[in-house]
Order: sequence, then C-alpha cells, then structure tokens
Amino acid sequence: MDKTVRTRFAPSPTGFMHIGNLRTGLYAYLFARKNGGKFILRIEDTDRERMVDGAIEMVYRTLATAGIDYDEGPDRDGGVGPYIQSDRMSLYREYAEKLVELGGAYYCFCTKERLEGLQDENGTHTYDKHCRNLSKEEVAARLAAGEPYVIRQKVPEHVVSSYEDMVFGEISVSSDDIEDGILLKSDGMPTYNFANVVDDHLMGITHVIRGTEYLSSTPKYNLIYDAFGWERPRYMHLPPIMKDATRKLSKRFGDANFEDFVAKGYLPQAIVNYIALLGWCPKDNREKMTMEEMTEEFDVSGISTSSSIFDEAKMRWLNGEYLKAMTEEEFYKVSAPYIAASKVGGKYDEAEIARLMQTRVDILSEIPDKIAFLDDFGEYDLGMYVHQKMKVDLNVAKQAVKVSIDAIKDLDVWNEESIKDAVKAAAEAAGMKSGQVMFSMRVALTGQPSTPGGAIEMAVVLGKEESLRRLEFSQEMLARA
RNA sequence: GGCCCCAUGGUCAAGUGGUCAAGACAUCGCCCUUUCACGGCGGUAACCCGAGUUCGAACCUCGGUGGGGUCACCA
Repeated sequence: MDKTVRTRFAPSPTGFMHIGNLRTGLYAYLFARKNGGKFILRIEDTDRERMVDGAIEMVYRTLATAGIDYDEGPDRDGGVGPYIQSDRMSLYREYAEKLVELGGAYYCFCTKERLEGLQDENGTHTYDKHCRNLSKEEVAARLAAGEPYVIRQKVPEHVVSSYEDMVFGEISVSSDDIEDGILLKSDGMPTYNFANVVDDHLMGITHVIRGTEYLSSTPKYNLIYDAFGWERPRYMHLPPIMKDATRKLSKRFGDANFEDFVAKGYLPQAIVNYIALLGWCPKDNREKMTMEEMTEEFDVSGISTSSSIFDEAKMRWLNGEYLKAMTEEEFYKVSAPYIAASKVGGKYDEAEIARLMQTRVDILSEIPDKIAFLDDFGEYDLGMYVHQKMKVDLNVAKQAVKVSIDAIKDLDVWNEESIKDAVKAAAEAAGMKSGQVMFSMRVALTGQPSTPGGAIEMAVVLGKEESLRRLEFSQEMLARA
C-alpha cells in the first residue's frame, strides 16, 4: 500500500555544515534507511549571494566522513534530476504559469514602491491582494506591454489549512493568516518555498524532514500542492538545537560545525552519535550506538517536540567512550598525528605514549598538552615529594631515589615488567614500601605533581638513559636540600 | 504586535491517569591505586504558575507566565 519512502536533505552550499543541519540530514537518512527507502541529496544554491566556493564539495565530504550516504544526488543520478537547484531553473516558470492556469496563482504588477507603503507599525508588510482579480484581458495586455511582474500564490480565503505533523501532531492555520506570497520573482527565479514544493513533488519525496522554522508555513505549501492537484507529502519537523536557553545554535557562533569538531579531535562517529541524541531517544534509552544500531532503533515516536541545548561536555564524554572502546592499535592510529605534532613528537616511544593516553583523554587534541611535560624537565619544587598518604617526606624520597637508581642502572631488559620487578625487589631489600619508592621515583623522573601514568610507565616511556639522567639530577637536588 | 509551537534536576532525557518520577552527562563523596586517569559504589538535584476534570494528575482541559519560530522579489 505504501509507496517507497523517499526523504531528502537539501542544504545550501554556504560553507561549513553546522550541527543542526547535519542532524536534520541524519534523521532524514535514518528514517529512509529504517523504512527501506531512498535518501536523496539536493543542493539548494539559488542564492548566488551566499554561495561559497567549494561548498558543494564540502557537503559531499562532510556527509562521507559522517557516514551518511545518499542514494541519489548531483553525482548519483536517480532519474529525477538535476539535483542541483540552479540547474532546474527553467522548470519553475513552467510550473508557475501552469499554476496560474489552474487558478492557484496570479500575475502581480505591483511596484516595490507600492509594496513598501504596505508596511504596518511592526514593519511587516502583508500584500493587499491588489492584483488578485485583474481581468485576463488586462493581464494579457500588461504582459504584452512588457511590464515587470511576479507570480503570486492565490491563497483561498476563509478556510483552515491543517495537516498532521508526524512529531507535532495537528497543525492548523487559517488561510486568512497566509499571505499571497511570491512564487516567481520578477527576474524569473523561483522563491525558495516554491522551488521546494516543485522539487519535492518532482523528486517524489514522500516525507519532508526539516526544522521547525517551517512548521507554521507548511499549510501554505500544502495549499500549493492542493492547487496543483498533487499529493501532499508527510512532514516531520524537528525542534531546534540551541546554544543556550534563548539562542539557537548558529553558524555565527563559529565552532558549531562538524568540521571544526573533527579538527578538534572528535571522532566523526561520536559527533554523529551525540547529535542523534539531541532531540531523539531510542526506546531502550541506549546512548552509545553505531549508525546501524541507530538505523534499527530510529522511530518518530522518540523525537521530542522541545528544543535542546547542545552540551559539549556530554559529547566529550561520548567521544571518550569511543576512544576507550578502541583497540590499542586503533587508538595509536588516530592519536599518532597528535603525538607527532606535539613538542615531544619523535623523541620517545609513541606507541607507549598512545597507550598511556587512551584512558586519559576525551578528545584527541588534549594529547599535546598532556605529554608536553616529558620535554620539560629541570629544577622543580621539592615540596611535591611530601605526601602524607604515601608516607613520603624528603628523607624518604632521598632514600627512595637512590634505591630506584640502584635498581635500574644495570637492567638489561627495559620494559614494564622488568623495571617493576627490579624496583619492587630493591624497595623490599631496603625495607621500604614499594608505594613509597614508586611515588618518589615518579616525581624524580618527571618533576611533576601529577603525570599520566606512574613511575614504571614513565620510566618505560623515557627510556633507560633518560630515566637515569633524571633520577640522578633529582638525587642532586635532594642532596642540596 | 498577529499567527504557530514548546515547557520534567545545571544539561540531554524516560515517563502517555495510580512510579519512593528512570537513566546518562556534569557536580560532590568514598573505594581501588604508584600521582593523574580508568573502573566500582554512593550522594545532592526536577515535573513553570493557577484553576478545573477525576477517587487520583508530570500526564487530560482552560488561563497565565516564560521561551522559540514565523510574518521578504533570503534560503
């Protein structure tokens, strides 16, 4: 009984893809996949002013790294193209004129000056339908005379236009609150909303998924479908993602776009997973999900009607979960560029560093700062040796550092196990608790109050030679105290 | 301002007439421990307000308040 589901994502190529936009695309994708339908990419580039070079490629790239693949688009013909709006311009005039014949639209010759005089006290102007009832003869004559014109929608009077939104339920608007809007501009170009209706219909879109900014104007679009005698699509409007309680997330805030988060060290799948959760909750309340799992679980009933605030702290956490779930090799692979770019890049065993970082960072870009100390060794505050719980003070530290130097200086095998065994044995022989030695040794090796890893791990990363150099340096400092 | 929509902890949210109102992030405390993390355990913290309907409302109705959206020859 049902036609194949067809959804579309129709971004304007104006630069980076922001999070709210991506989420809309993601939901349209998930809905199509869940229902065995098709997901179509259409580029809405009718606004030449806002066009940005290379932005279409950016859309492709973003979708690809986000793991959202489309069945039809500018580069994947599905037979209902072109899929770039600027290539469809000739269509719109044809359909606008057809709509005039059908009685759903009319020619309007009003000048901009006349229109400006229609503004009310709030600065909003509502067209007064001045040209709505011009006679056919008059229209023909003025057209023949070459007068500039636009084509306006002929909105029926005194009717209520309503539809059943899949997430918001019934939405009703009186046609008297709907203006006779312009469909075809005087330059022959369609307005966005007209192009949208024509394209969606021609492309066989069955479910229109978009932001709530269209919630109350949808009845107006429906009236166009009706006038054409076309079947109306189903609608799914999505609540906005906010920056805070009163401001919508927007491009203007700069860092709310996908590419920036990727550059900041977020994993694409973590970003996608997180934004899927903003405004949608799966039945079982799961949070960490693969694209396949989201597809499986996706359901309109879980989409919320209220806006949500973007919380980077939670996205960081989720990203950390993805990082921790990786194998050591996988993590090494994604972290290597960040280690290489740090000031210690190339100086130490990077696989070892990666291993230390895996449970200690939420996003990859934290790595450089976290390991900078490896390169930063010199005079430090001896006060950090004093540790109540560890039962360490300066005298214990002196002893401990000596013990650790003796323990490792003749070691042939340099790995976690051998060092640990040697130091523990030496501590025991000296009658000290291994914690006392380990703690002191860690400080002596790094000169830092806290480090990502303990004494043994630090020694492994530093290597034997450097470890001994540092321990001896610390021994001298302690001797002077 | 007209019209449309929304309202559960700081944040994301479950909940669809009877719950001690889930869970997650954040936050705080404890445990583990070789510092820091990871991990484990626990705590603080919410139904915007007011009327109804009902034996009984976070859930239904109305009003208020607050917030968002929309009213272009932009998309």
